[in-house]
Amino acid sequence: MAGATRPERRRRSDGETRRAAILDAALEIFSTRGLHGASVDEIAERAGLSKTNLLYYFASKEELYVAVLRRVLDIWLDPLEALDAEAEPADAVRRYIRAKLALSRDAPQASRLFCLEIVQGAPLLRAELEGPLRSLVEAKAAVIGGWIARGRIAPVDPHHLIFSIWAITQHYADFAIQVDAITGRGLQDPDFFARTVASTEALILAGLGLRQTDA
Amino acid sequence: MAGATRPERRRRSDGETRRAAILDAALEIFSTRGLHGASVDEIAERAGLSKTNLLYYFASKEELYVAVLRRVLDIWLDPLEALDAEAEPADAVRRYIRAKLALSRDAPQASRLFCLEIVQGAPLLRAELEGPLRSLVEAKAAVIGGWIARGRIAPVDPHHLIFSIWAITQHYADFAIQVDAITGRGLQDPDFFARTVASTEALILAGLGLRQTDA
DNA sequence: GTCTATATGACGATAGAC
DNA sequence: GTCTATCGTCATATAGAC
Repeated sequence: MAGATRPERRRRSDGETRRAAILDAALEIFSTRGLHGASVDEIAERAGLSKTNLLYYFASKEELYVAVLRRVLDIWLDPLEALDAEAEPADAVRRYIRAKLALSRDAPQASRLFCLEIVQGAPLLRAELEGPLRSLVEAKAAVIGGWIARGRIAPVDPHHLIFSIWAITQHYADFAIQVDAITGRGLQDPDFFARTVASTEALILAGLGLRQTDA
Repeated sequence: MAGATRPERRRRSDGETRRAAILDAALEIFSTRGLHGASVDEIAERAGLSKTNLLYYFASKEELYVAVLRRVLDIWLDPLEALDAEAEPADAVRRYIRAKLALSRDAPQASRLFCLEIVQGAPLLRAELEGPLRSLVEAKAAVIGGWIARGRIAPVDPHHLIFSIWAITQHYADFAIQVDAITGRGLQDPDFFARTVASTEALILAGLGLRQTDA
């Protein structure tokens, strides 16, 4: 009875950490190879177990893919929910831009997998997009509309404003290879990150008719 | 000798139209399924011939993919080259935005295939990005820098400006599914297209410190 | 839970007749 | 140039021992 591992409960729930490791590895592979380009073998190797063993935790490649995608979607929706109607418009927008760029820096693979899925038509996410995401965007578009009505910002199209912020901030994750090929740098570089935040804030705030304190 | 088809020259070079049809079909399939998700069978069917017959024109799937990608890259690089140093900055930028958005409307699949390739790391395009594209961007960044030096526009970071324009304009092609899920519309809709052009121009020109005549 | 087979099917590519 | 038939490969998924 000495040092034997008790099957019922080791140092921590082993299954959970196993699953988490698989999900991490899967995100990495799926985001660079796509669903069809990725092989279960490769993901398993990256996660440090065998293919058959992986398929013990996730019954199929598609099931694993969906699990990864669901996780990514949660991460993705999060920052927008924080856009606050009560805050000063400039502050709220600035915070949102920073949060999105930080996400592009810290979770580029999640951004890329999301991008791949959307570009390919998102057969799996369609429902999520038309339901929760659409509702959330409508709510936030109304917030922006309220700012306009009260004369706090210039009369912009709220939807296009949101799309523009998404497009710019995600560009630095999704097209990181291209940005690097052209500038030799990326968001990992603190100086480049700061400049990107500043440029994006300046552009968007100018678009809202809110002058910057200057650069 | 009446209506028989002369093998040497029919109504038009048949091989060329065949190849073009294959390339069109391949763009369609590759841009929605990705390289690995697409099957030669599917492309052949879409192009109206058999799999073996397709492989008579293109020796392998990869060869076909590269041919499609090369075509896409040409389309993609084109509009930026037109950015004119001598023109009025506002006019030049407006023209560029319109050209890019028109491309997103008229060749969304090309944009999507390019996006897929870049997001996945562009092993094939790396050289093109670091060579011709980088040079082109440097040249155009210098044009923008010249405008700034002469006090024609606000002092923005030329690279980030270019990236922002790319990001916004391509977003409407690459994330068309998402845009549609949220707004129920897309660039095909003339009214939506016009609004998108107006919003994007207003945003970018404001960022350059160039006031609009209003909307 | 993890392993060693192995079943199964899809797909890229080739051979060879016409 | 186009067809039919087929080969070979790879990868998902399962069976069953430990």
